[in-house]
Amino acid sequence: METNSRHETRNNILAAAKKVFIKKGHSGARMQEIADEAGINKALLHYYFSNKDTLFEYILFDSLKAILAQIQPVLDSDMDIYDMIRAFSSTYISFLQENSYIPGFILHEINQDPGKLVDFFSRAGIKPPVSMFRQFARAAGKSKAGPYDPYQLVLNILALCVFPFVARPVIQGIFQLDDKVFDDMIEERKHEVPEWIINSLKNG
Amino acid sequence: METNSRHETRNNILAAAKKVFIKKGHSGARMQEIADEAGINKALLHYYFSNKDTLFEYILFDSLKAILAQIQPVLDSDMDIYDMIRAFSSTYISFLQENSYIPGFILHEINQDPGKLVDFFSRAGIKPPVSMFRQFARAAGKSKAGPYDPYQLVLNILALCVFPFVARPVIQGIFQLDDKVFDDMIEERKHEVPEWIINSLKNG
DNA sequence: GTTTAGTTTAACTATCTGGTTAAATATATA
DNA sequence: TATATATTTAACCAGATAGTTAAACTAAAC
Repeated sequence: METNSRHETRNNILAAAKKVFIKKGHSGARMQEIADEAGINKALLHYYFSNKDTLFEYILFDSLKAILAQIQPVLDSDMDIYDMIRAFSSTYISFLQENSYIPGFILHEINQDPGKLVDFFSRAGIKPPVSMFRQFARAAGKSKAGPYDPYQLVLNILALCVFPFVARPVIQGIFQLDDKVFDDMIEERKHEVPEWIINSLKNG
Repeated sequence: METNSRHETRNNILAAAKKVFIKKGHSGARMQEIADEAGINKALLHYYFSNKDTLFEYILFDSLKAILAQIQPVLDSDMDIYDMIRAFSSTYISFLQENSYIPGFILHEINQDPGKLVDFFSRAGIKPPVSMFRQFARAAGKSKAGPYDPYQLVLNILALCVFPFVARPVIQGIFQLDDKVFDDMIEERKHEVPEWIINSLKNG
């Protein structure tokens, strides 16, 4: 038997829970599997986290925080819109390469229960980054874009960055692409996505 | 008590199962809920479909078939690449408007078990539409596109068409957009998506 | 009106799963 | 060494869930 500090064990559990919840989702995850993944038993797991929902909410909110944290710094900078799009795409895709399952996890769980997103913004003390997007939108409006709804623009950037990760197995299965080829495609997208977006802006 | 033909009841069950599975996913769906939705009882449900997995697979394969069926006719036509992109986007988004939850369902379930996609292509007697995409790819290659990897092109078109549907509640929650505004955005995308793509092709 | 096909009722089984408990055991710290 | 903390063991409970069964019932077809 190995004894660790409360802190270590707690983190150990959180890491295991993150892995299992993100892969299997709330309804697919099993407390026993989380305990196994953490290398402990169910009794100890429940000693640290009294129930599944509490643990789940922690992981979901944590994932949301992580994903929003990636957006903030780019939008806080004073780059022009083109450089902003370039910086965002590259940063975001890099983050997703290290956290491939997070987007699918969040999209699925918020689809199951959109109220959780409201809870997140209220309980976690985080506000919807509306102003942040407004800032982006204003910059987009000032560009040579012509009539390009700024919300559509942001949606397009997100779509091009995120979709390959949520659709990966489907795309690979249909296109018959192996892992390496797909990884290379994603790597390329770090600089291609912003260029596609910028090109589509120019002739709007 | 109402008595119907085997055929009617079977279809009734399939419609109910589709609704429940697509909304809740395999692990979230309950046979009792499907029975309720169909207005019958569990005994009769199991009389028609002996177990959950059989029923689930039917719905999943059916959804995959429906989604692939939307692509085929466009690619079978003899339009040039630009018109093909226009026709595809419009057709596909219209289909998704009527079947909003299908993409999220498929992406989530295939992520859970990519083997199901292999099963689909082999057991359902359907081949991966590789040639179909090759055809599309060849057309893209012949355009003024410059160095635009055809797989990236198809991935981009799919991303711009599908992503708004899988990310809807997240996007609405973050952007604080109400249903009508979001519906209007999607409606616009039927003609905007192809123009964005074509602009990005022309300015390559 | 008898038969047949479709449906319900209601009870039941087995298994899974989240969660609990109390006592035993190991490790670190004082 | 004594004590506090961390962890395991192993049994257990309660509720949910997939799936079964046999008998009763209803409506349509013959």
